[in-house]
Amino acid sequence: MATIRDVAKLASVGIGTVSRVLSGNGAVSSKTLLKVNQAMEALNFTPSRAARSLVSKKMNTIGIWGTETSGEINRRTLREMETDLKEFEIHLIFADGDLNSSKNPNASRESFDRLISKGCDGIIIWGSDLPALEILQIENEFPNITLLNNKIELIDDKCFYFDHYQAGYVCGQHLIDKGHSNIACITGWLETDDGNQRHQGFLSALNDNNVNIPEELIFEGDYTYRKGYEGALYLLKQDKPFTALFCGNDQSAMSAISALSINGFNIPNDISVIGYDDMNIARYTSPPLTTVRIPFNRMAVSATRRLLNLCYNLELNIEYDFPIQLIERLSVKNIV
Amino acid sequence: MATIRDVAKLASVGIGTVSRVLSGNGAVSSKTLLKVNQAMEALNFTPSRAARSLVSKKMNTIGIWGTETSGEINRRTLREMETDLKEFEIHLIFADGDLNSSKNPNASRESFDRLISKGCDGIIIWGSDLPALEILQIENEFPNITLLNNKIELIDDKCFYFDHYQAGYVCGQHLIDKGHSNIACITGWLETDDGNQRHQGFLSALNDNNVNIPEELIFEGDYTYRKGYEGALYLLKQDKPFTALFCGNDQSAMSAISALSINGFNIPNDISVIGYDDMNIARYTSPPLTTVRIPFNRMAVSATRRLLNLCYNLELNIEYDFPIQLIERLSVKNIV
DNA sequence: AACATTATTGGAACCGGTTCCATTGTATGC
DNA sequence: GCATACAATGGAACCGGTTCCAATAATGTT
Repeated sequence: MATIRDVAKLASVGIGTVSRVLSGNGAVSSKTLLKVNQAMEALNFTPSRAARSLVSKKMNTIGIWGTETSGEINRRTLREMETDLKEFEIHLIFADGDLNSSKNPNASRESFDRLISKGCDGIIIWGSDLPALEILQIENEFPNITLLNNKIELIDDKCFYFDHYQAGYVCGQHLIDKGHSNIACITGWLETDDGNQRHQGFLSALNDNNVNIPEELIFEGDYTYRKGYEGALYLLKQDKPFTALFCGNDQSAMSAISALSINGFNIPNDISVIGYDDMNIARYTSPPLTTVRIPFNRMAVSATRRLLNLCYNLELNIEYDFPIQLIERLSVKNIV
Repeated sequence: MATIRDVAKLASVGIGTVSRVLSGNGAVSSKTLLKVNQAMEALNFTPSRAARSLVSKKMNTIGIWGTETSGEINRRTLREMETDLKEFEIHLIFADGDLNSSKNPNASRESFDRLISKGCDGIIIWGSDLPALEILQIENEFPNITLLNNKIELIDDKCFYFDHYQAGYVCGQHLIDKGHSNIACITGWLETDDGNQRHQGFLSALNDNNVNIPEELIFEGDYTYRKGYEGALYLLKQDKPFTALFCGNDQSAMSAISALSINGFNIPNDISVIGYDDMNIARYTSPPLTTVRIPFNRMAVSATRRLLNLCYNLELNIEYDFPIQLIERLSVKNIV
């Protein structure tokens, strides 16, 4: 592998000159520029990442921490971030694993440091697994973080999130608009902020419309297929008829639909179902799923770019507003 | 960030000694060892990845090239690889993008080189997008590659793949064993090797049992939900009744089931459906999906470890045999 | 033509590890 | 007690870039 000194020798210039050509700043005469470029071409020269990192103290790598990557939505989002980072020649690595606040709460700050030194210039913290206080502490000592799907007032410019409350409200309102008043619900994962908020928003919509939802028709899920399925079975057993079901995400909506179908209920004639996320498959389920679409990708890219700005003194454009959108398909029936 | 020289000074030893402690090879007296360890602890020392890479000429990073990473199966697999690599402190990056043989066939070798120098010690080539000849050329100049889901005789020890033919055969045989003889099929993506092979295996099973499948009942899909849906509609229009349907993967099976259901067919009473992959949701569809489970994760980990052996002179255990498994659920009905 | 400015250029020093050789200390054999 | 072998140690040189300053060339000014 050719080095900068090889190039300098071949082009009969000093290494400083080659470096200037590489970086593009510093004056270089057009004659010299040509010579150097030819030499680089001839030697098939590529600068060493390691050498650059050593002096710049930048690893050109950012980490992502805290999320499940098994769900389709998150996968799609990750993919988008990866694609976006390619342009900047920044690598994305999964930084979780060591850092497990639930196992050893005191160790998390330390392990965060270790994580950084292991090779990330910055970290995207996805979700709200870490307590806000702890995140603030981290941010104080290590400012190169952004938060995805989490909101902390004091560092709002580093936070990228949706108004899940509003989205939940929209779902509830939609069911009511369609004439439903006996409504059940399989919540998302209530230990996460977003799961909680979409649930609160949903409840508020019912409340604002004087629709009552009995305790028995609220099943606490966790976004998984499994809980969606179990939740539907549970709700059926409560002996409290309902005509509509709000699910915390599409995954649980789909498995809930399966459970209901298997038990002889027709969707949407007997029970309407509304999901949340707009997965790829949502338009191909039977019936096609009414749901709420969330521009996760745009949000994730903004979180990523904000981090790049922080880490590498760039000034990429970012956005903070991510409006959600109700997607009406056929799983909710109008019964007015 | 503390350096090795800081540690050496604090421990009153030479930098060589610290280095010896770090690497663990070279004699160090127990007294010295203790001193050095204490100093490292006190300074919260972590060796610099960049400096190490510079001298070792290893980036401790491997790349993965050539696959879609948006599907659930592939993502699950990637996740598994990342987890496995964590132990060895190796990063996994997505190396595709530049390298696009279809766009610019001549450039692919060159860009492969550039890719390597950009920071991968080795590359996992996933799938069969690149012609075998080209892969052999690459392998010749740059031996640090392994192939995932692709088979090239000459470098069989670097190839990790399933017998998709056999798996397809098992699916076909299963439908026949259950008494079906009017069978339709929505193929996988026939431009890929594995899509093609599972289809051939399926056809052979029918053939070996003297079951005929008319051209009209073979719909060429591409693994997407969309084609599964369209395929089912297409098959229904052919006016050739069938009692069983084999789909190239679970995704298309699921959307095909939706399309069939929406058109009034009950699964499995009217039409049996068998999928391929065993996605997470397969057990929660309605009805739960009979499918073929493929130990993708184990295969991927072996491909990864084989690459580690190549890149870093390790001797990790690897396996080459990955038996597939028929998962019987409720979407195939016995009609004998 | 003499001098002041500014544009180019070369290369030493440095980043933080590893490698390797020279040196010192310690144990063993006779 | 002395030679020999080997364990333990220190540190210069190096990996391949970037930074920065001194040196030189080119250009403008009077």
